[in-house]
Amino acid sequence: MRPERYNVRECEAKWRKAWADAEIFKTDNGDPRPKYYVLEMFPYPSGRIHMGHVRNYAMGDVVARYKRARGFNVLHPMGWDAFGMPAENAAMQNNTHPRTWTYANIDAMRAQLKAMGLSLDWSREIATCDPGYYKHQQKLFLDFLAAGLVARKKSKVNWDPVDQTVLANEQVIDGRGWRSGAPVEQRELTQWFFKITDYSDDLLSSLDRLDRWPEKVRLMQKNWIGRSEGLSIRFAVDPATLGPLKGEPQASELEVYTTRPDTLFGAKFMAVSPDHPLASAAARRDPALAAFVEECRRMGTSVAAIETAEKKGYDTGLKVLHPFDPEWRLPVYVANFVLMEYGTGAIFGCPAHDQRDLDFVHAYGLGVTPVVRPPEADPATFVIDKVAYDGAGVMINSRFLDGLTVDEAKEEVARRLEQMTVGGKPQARRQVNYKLRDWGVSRQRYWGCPIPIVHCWNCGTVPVKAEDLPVRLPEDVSFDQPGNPLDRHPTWKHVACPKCGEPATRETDTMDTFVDSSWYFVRFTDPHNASSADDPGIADHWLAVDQYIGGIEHAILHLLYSRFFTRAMKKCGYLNLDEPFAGLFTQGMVVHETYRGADGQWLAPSEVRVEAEGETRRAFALGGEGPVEIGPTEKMSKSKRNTVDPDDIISTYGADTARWFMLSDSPPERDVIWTEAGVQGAFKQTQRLWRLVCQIESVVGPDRPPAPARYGEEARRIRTLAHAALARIEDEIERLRFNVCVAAVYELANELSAAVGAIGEAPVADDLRAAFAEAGDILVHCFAPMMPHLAEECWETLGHKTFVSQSPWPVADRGLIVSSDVTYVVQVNGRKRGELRMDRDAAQERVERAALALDAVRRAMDNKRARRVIVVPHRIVNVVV
RNA sequence: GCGGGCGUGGCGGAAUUGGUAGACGCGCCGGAUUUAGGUUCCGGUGACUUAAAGUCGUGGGGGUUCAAGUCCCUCCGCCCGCACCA
Repeated sequence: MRPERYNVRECEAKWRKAWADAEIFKTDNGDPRPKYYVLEMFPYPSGRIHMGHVRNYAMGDVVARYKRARGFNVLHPMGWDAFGMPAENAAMQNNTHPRTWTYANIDAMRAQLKAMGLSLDWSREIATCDPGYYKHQQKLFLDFLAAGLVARKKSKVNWDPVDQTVLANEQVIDGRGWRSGAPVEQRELTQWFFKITDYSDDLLSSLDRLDRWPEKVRLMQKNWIGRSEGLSIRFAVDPATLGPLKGEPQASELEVYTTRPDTLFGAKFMAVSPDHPLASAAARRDPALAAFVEECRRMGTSVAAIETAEKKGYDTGLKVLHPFDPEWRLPVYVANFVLMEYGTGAIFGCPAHDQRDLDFVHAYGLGVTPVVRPPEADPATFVIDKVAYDGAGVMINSRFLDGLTVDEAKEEVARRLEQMTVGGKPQARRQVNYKLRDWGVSRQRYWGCPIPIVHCWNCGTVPVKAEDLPVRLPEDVSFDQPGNPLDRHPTWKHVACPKCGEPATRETDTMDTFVDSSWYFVRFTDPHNASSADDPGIADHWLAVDQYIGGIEHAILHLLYSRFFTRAMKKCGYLNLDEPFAGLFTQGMVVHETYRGADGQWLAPSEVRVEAEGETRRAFALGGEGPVEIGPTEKMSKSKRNTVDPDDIISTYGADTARWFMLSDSPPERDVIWTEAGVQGAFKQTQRLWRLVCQIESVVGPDRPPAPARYGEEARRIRTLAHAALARIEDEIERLRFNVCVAAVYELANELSAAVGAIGEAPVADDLRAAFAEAGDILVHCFAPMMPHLAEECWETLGHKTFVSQSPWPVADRGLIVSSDVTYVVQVNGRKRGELRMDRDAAQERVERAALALDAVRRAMDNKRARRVIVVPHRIVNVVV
């Protein structure tokens, strides 16, 4: 018989409606089964979903559907990261309100996601721009404030001149704003900060316990936090060199931070940052220094600027005393390579063992004295010339340190300096430093969560009362001029002080949108409240997220902020855990060829026809003339126009094909290349699977035979194939190796297809029918998490009245897979010469004899004696001659 | 510069974690069905010796081992992250 073609469009719509009507993906918090929380990073509602979303959500859905089948109470929610700049830009361009634009996008994208057939609990959908969401966030802000986790500080901040807002350090990429791409400027502003540095050590040390996170992400976070152990040393300034700075409090001593106190006898100079108070004080009396400081500030922070910048300094004329030699003076420079933000903003320079210091002394002729000799260096010839040595070794030229190792010398210097004093205080103390800075969250934007603070002339900064939350964004705003519409709104910011009742003004900054995404995974656990006050334990019940899936681009930003938030929420009594994401997976990008016409314009894949002639491929513009150049394969982007619209794919081939292809070709952590041929191939496979299931159904017949007591040989073989595939696919889904799952499904389908094809016209015995029925069920289960619509249609065809989406995962009979005989590979001197089928429990001796008796083995042994025979049970025999 | 990853057929990639290299898919070649194209089905497909039987083969070189894509050393190439962090 010839089965009908699987009608993708009708079937997919039918099953999606059936799932929705039966509400089978709705999650009940009270369900007693063990919980499993799968989450994919929620999207920004930009307008349309892209293929990256398809890949991300297809992966998450496989896990959700699989875990559901394995008997877990699965939470798999979706929401919208809905605040942000693009809504304001759209408002400016199209004269729409950001809210209107955002919600229209959400509606469009929700429809697209629904067309993918994802097993989401849509009843828990959230949008971060909903006052019902951000009122909790405002409460969190106030609780963090009360707990001492929020600070208001005046500081130098990264100012994005295009977006006209402040950016966090994490949001400055290569000296440019992460969104606008504009070179970031430094400005001094008063800002709200989350004190993420309170948790520097915890955030770092806990990384070790995140054993289900990619090593790469943990390393990136480790480097970002940037812990270093060192010594803070105070140097006394020689009063004779003070000159006009006499009496300046910041000029009597200079504190530096170093991780290399062992190199103190190699010191040649001191250097302070242009922003250091000492530099400022000296510059007030020295116009030339003031000009130098100004020049340093103008220097760019981009990669190119830093790489090409010369080490420059300005000699202040000040000198400090070497702690171990009262006669030894070190000159104090203001230097362009010293950062005020790290350590104390001042260093001592040891040129022999620090490349920057070496470059610096070469420019200013301050000399080089090596104090660490590498173990392999010849003492007679060892010198430092153009390359500093920063490795381990033995101390030289260092008086009482000579002969010690670097580590011993560090300890010795620390020990001595801790006991010495300068100005009545210990000269040095051990200190741990971090690169991590506090998280500045103030943004001078409208479309964000208002910071619930009132500024009062009498009372200072006053929190809005909890019962007055949320502080809502005003609706009547205009975007006809740059800047923050909240700031120039005629009435919104004028309120009575919550404390004294006098006229006061609201904080007009809104929160960084990364705050919104730092706790949304908590919000999903209970759609009715996010505070533990009403329903304690709900969040703790669901968290941590068992499997989180998203792009590597959030390795630091979102993932670090969320880890901080979880700790802060714990401190405030919301949660009782530290780590929000137990398992993390970062998936690769979707990439596509690029096309460029003769005029240099980018062409979209839909505007190009590609022809292959043997191994050469050529592209032509549709409806145009002239050659089209096929360019490199890159991340899908609007600018290169190499995007493919998921809607087009889904309407042409169906959601299952799109999902299947996204999962099939590449390992999930790697980039996947989108090709038309690949999608067509995936589509072909959906039809093949459908035909196979129809064939199986016709072999089994309408009445399923019960499982017989004994199976014949062929039936046993079929069962073994099915159970082996099932066991394999289980293991691979657990490891998120979806491409291997796909291959395993093909393998099983190929085998079953051959087996079905081998059946003639004669009636089929009951045991074989039973085996095929079982194998058919298993096959459908194996691809159901990936192609759920097709799986439902097949499930129904196989005579089931239930949803496969709700059916328990078949139990793989792993005993069945272990066959009674095994195949040994027989090698002579490590080269394969033959195969040997033996009983599973055959004694080693028998295996050895049988191997040596093989013709091919005897030929290869060439009449020599076997010197040794290695038998690895059930695997291999290696004859060594 | 520092840190990390990767390198397997024409292509995407498998390889029981030291035990048959190339599963599975794409592409290509041949055949069947078809008026034709498409679809579908069957067979082939790492290279070399035109067959048999072999030899070579996982970026290059070296090593450990009965046995190496897998472990070690070294060199080459590509990719990613960080950015003067004292």
